[in-house]
Amino acid sequence: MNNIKAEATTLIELWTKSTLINRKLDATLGSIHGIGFTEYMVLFHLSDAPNHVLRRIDLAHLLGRSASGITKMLSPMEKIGLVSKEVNPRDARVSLVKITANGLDIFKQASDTFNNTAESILGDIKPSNIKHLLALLQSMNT
Amino acid sequence: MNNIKAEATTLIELWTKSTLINRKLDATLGSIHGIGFTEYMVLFHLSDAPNHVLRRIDLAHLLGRSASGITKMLSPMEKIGLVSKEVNPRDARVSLVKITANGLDIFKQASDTFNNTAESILGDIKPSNIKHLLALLQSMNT
DNA sequence: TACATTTACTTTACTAGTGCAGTATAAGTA
DNA sequence: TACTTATACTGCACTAGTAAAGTAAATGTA
Repeated sequence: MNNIKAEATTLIELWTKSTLINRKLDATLGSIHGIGFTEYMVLFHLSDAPNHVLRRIDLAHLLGRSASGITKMLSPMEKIGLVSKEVNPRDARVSLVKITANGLDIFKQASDTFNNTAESILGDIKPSNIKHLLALLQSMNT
Repeated sequence: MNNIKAEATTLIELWTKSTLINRKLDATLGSIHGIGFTEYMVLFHLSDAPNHVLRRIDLAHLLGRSASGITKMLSPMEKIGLVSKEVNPRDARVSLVKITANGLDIFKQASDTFNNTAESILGDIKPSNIKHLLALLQSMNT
């Protein structure tokens, strides 16, 4: 026996499942739509943002990534035309990211795949418990 | 509005929280005990295994990592004496990993830190809901 | 027994991420 | 206004992981 408490055990299970889910989603989205899960999340946040635009630093916070990670990640996404770079006339330090029409299209297609995969992962859990799970996750202090 | 369903939304929240928890645990365990969260998980599984020994491939499955990832990861852990390499007399293909007395010691100390961090993350959730959360995570099809 | 297949592991070349240093701009203050 | 400090971003050197190819041993089967 070890002295790991219930809270820590739950975090370990969260980490383990998250690792496996990440691999599955990366493989699925990658083979069908040519984007990884992190790239999908970029499109998700941009499609959700007002005017489809975000500052790079805000994107970093939403994704839990560093500023330099965002720079690196967006560069190929700009090249293949999923997102575009915009300037902020009020603040020349800021470089805005906007999802393109093509990016929005890819996002919508990938969302179907994503919904199906999510269904296959959580399909055994009834809707009321899915909602409860979401609420519990949201109430974590991270 | 996007057309992301409740299951997919829950998976997104799971991924987001998991990313943030990972960063927090990496920083905390790293600064205090000099090990990352993945290394902590290696010690966790080894300390839990019969005789404190696991095959590298089983460790890979437990961690959701590739075989080559395990090879790379264990090499520095062997150098600093957290784990040791053992042979399997019954099967010469296999290279067993054993946690050392020192590794076990570091693991126990790190577990205190881990328990505290877990408490700070999940402290607002009552014990019965922590159990429910664990059960819901375990019932995912990954 | 012979040989094809499977399994366990390592090595290599690659991708995705980090922290830190550097640059440029903005904001606060004497 | 002048100057310090904070913010947004990029480039660089590094770490952690992957997949694919290669090696060696074990297993299945004709």
